[in-house]
Amino acid sequence: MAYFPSERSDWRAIAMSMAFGHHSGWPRVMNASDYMLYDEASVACQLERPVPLMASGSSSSRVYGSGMQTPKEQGVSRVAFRTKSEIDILDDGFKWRKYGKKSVKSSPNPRNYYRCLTEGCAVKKRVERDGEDPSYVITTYEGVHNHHTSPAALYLTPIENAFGASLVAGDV
DNA sequence: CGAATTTGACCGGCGC
DNA sequence: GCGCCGGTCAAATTCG
Repeated sequence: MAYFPSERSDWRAIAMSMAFGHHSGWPRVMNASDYMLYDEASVACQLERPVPLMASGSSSSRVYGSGMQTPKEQGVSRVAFRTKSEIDILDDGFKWRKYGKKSVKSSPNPRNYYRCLTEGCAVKKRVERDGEDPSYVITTYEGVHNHHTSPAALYLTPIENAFGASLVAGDV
């Protein structure tokens, strides 16, 4: 499995699959490695249970958990991953509104809460910096967007659309 | 001047 | 039943 050095696109590839669940794809640069990451992250979503690290060691970003944990969370997929990044607000193509900030016991750093701005879309995400390694940002997506479109989805290339379609069809 | 963020209050679940 | 803990609300404030 190949991984690529661009932490930025790494983030985006995963964020997109997390955010969309089965829909669409990232509109800008996607190289071969992006596809791999996208694919694995999508699989992680579909498994709906904790998954092993998508990469050992060499990736700057890794999925370290996903799932429907408790009965009351059934139907809500949740995925967390870490990305090495100096900036906290990574642009994954959606519009988010911040609605809360909280310090949590497990980390010295505050956790930020965001909700998707698209009407009727209940997707939420949390962003916090890794307490053990502040050069990493931990993002958790909860839920799947009920809309295919992000502002950026207009710029999908045909091959990316095709890839998105296969995800919709569920045969990743 | 409308929209987004900030920030403490509020609240519900869970463990003791 | 109480208090801690994490998540959300909403008024005030800042931003564009």
